[in-house]
Formats: sequence, structure tokens, C-alpha cells
Amino acid sequence: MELYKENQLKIYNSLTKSKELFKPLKDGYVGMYVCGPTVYSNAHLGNLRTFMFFDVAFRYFLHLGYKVRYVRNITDVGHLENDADEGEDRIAKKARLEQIEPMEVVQKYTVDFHNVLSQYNFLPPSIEPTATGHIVEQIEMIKIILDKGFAYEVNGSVYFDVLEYNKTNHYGILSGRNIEDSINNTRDLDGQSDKKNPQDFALWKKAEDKHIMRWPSPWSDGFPGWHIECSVMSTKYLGEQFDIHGGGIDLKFPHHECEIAQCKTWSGKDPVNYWIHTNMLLLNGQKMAKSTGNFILPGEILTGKNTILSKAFSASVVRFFNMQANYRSVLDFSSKALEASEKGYIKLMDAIKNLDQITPSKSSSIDVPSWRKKCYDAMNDDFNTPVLISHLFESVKCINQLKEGKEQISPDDLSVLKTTINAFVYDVLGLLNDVKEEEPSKADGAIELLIKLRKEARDQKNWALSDQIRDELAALGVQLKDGRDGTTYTTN
RNA sequence: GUUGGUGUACUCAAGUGGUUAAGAGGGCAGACUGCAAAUCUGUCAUCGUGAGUUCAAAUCUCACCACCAACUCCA
Repeated sequence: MELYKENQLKIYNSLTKSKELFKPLKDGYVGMYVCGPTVYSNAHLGNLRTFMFFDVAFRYFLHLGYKVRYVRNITDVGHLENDADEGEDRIAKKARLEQIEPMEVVQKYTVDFHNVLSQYNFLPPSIEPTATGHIVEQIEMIKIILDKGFAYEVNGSVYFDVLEYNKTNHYGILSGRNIEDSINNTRDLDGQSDKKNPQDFALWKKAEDKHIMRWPSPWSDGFPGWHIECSVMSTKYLGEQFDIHGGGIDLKFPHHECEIAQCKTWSGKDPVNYWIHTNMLLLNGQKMAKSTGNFILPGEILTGKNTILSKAFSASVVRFFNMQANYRSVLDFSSKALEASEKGYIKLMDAIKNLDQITPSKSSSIDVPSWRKKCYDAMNDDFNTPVLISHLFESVKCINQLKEGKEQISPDDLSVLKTTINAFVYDVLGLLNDVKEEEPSKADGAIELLIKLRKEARDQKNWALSDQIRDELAALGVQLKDGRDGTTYTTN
């Protein structure tokens, strides 16, 4: 029996602001769309947090036995510089700055994005569509919105008529706004606009002569607005209505609000059943963002080449750090916090390694089934990874006590313990055991020899020699651990 | 200003009405050890402030203070 049949997953739905029992549209299948990156620069760690959470959600759905179609787009056109919709396409702007072709920018940062995800052990999404690959579909959707009277054309550009939409719908349903507030509190927008109202947003923009990225359309040679691509690509691959739409909380307004308006106008239906928004990652108490320069790149963490961290950290430590916090909470990133996570992570990995050395007894003195249930309960409660991890640390304690013979475990329970830990640590959280990736080598034999010599020295109470062996090995990064059954070691 | 959110120990961070307020890091004490390390055990918070609702509140309500985010591109 699939695990999802015995696990009642609850998801916090941003739309209703409450945790709801997850019921997919089609039993056993999950459709999930996540707003991907705009490939005009390197993805930073804050971007990664969002994708990492959805990677874990994806992994947990798979673990539960769901068939998942996970769609995460690449925005490679149409992202305007400001809300006046007067700005320049971000990709094109970057291309001009770097004196290269727009598609060269797209290629460069798409490759970088994939490299980072690979380094951080992400599962690839089922479909990774690009905006430029769906120009035709976007034009078709815009036509329908126009036909239905919720958009208007001015000078070759097409805008969504928010006020018209709001007559029969609630524009702001997701972000808790209403249009009147928005009108009353509009900031001074300089520059002239073709829009009837400042709240309207572009579906299609006519390209200026100098603009390189352009496609023919019934209205002008131009390019699509930012929001339309997600409406098109999500519904194309997941249907007019689908289960989950995710993204960073900063996309809630206006981007996701616009998506809802477009889809609802187009199909007459609310497109998404569960909206999931991840919270921001802070650096030095401020939001991590490219625009302010307050950010760190994922690659810089791995190499240690940055001004924020004391040393390099592995991808799994960064993952572990992220998963120790709830995705809906603001998370503070710092060197100190990462160092603390690293120590905990190593402790967890050591325990997993020790799991293989435990010999089972006839019966158990610990309750493995109820511990296992607690792990699932944590994940079923809106993907509560920090609570899951706290349970994993309970098992770490158990494992260490088993190793010391202070607790006992039956063969069956030991098997469950191993299976469960491996499932959550590797399959669901996506951690890698990159702490001890040393394969057996000649050095191992040499270290074993030194351990043997040290034991002889200790038996003869030759503390000077035994300590010399221990300390000099430590200086080389080999730490000896004296246990009741002899000496083991770890390397770093 | 409008909207949304946060404020829990030295640090990071769970917990959203009811036994002793998770977990990690860190500190202290003890066990083990020749001494360390590792490991084990114990210990270190009444939950921003003030009031209210309730038999019962970190958890609900109100006010206040502080901080963050969205309202402009942003995961």
C-alpha cells in the first residue's frame, strides 16, 4: 500500500491562511508548479531556499508514493524593470550591459542555475519550461482575455483591466488587499503610461526599435508581460486547475495575484487549490536580494571564497541548516548559525554510520514504531522539517546508547530504524553523506597501524608517545576516538 | 500611510488553549578516560510590554513598543 494512503498530509494554504488536509484533484497524483528564476544573474542563497523547500516537498510526495508532475519554469524574457511597465526587459538590459546576445545571458545563467542545483543535490523537476518557448501559447491566452473584455490594447501593447476584473472578482484575494486601498495608496509614478489605471499590468508590450527580443503578434512586434508566462505554462502542463502553486512570499503580490486574475478570466475557474509561499532568508538582518547587493552565492559557500563565512561549508550542511527552520519563518543566515548546524549534522551522520555496528537483541527497550510515526507526523504537519530533525536527533541518542549497550533493539526494530532514518535523511531531506566521503585507501591501513602502536604504548603507560601519535594525527585531520571496544577515528 | 508577518534561553529555532515550553549549537557539573576527545547523564527560558477572555494561554482578544516584508524588479 502506498504510504500516502496512511499519511494525512496537511498543507498551509496561503489563500485561506490555514492548514488544510491535502486532497489532490486526482487520487495518487500531484501537480505542482513553482515560479523559477529569472536568468539574468546568478541565483543567490535566498533564491535557493525557496527551491530547496520545494525540492524537499517534491521528495516527500515521491516518498509517499504519489505520481508527481513538478513544473518549474525558467523566465528568460518579459520581466520588466518597474511597475509602470515602462521599463526595459531585464534580460535585454543585462545583454546590453554585457555586450552579448540576450540568449547568451539566458544560457549563461541557466547553466549556472543548473550547476548550483546539481551541487546541492536537487532532483530535477518533471518539466522545466521557458517563457520564450511558449510565446504562441501566451499570445493565445491574451487573445482570449481580450475577447472576454478584460484587457485592452493601446499603441500595440495589451494591458489587463484590473478594475473591470474586480467588478466580478476580488483582485487581491491572495494578498489580503482590496483595490480601493491600492488606488488610494498608489505611490507617485513618474513617466507617462498607456495604462488606464496604475493597477493594470502588461500582457503584451510593443518593442521599441532598439529592443532585440521581439516576436510578432496581432498587436505589435513585441514581447509578453511577466505574469502571463506562469499562467500559460502552469495550465498547459497541469490543467486549468491544479493542486499546488509555490514560490517566494515576495511574489505573492502582484505576481501571483495577476496569475489568478489571468487564469480566472481565461478559464472561468480558480486555477490553484493550494498556494504555498516560502519566507525570506535574511543576511545581517536584511532580506537577501540581488538589488541591494546583500546576498551570498551558493557556490561561494562551497568554496569559502566570501566575506561572510569563516570557512567553506558543504552543500549538505547548508541544506541541513535550511531544514532546521520552518519554510514559513524568516530565517537568519550567519556564519555562527551555519557552524552550529555543521556540528549537529556531523553528529547525525556519525550516528548513521554507527548504526551498522549495532547488534540486535531479542527484544527492544525502545519504542521504534512510535518514533517512526512521530517522524511522519512531523512531515505530515505542513512539511515540518525542524520537528522531523528533532526526532532524528532522538534516534541519534538511541543509537549511541545502543552502541554502548545501554539500550536494546530487536532485529525487526533495527531494520525499521535503519530504513526510516535513511528514507528521511537521504530521500526526503536530500542530504548527502559528504562528511566521510573518503573511500578505503592505503592511509586507512597506516592509521590502523598507528592506532595499534599507540595502544601498545598506552599499555606500557608510555603517555608521551601515545599522546604524540594522537596529537600529530589530529593535526593532520585524523581524530581518534577511544571507545569501550577500541579506538576508531574520523577524518575531515 | 495601506496590507501581511515576526518578537520564545547566550545563539539558531520548534511549539498556536491543558502533564515537567522540542531539537541543535554553546555554558556548567558528573560518569567514562592515564589525560583529552568522542559518548552518556544532569542542568541552564514562564515565552516583547500592559490589560482582558478562560477552570486553564507562549498559544485567543485589545492596546502599546520594536523589528521585518509587500505595496517598485525580487525566491
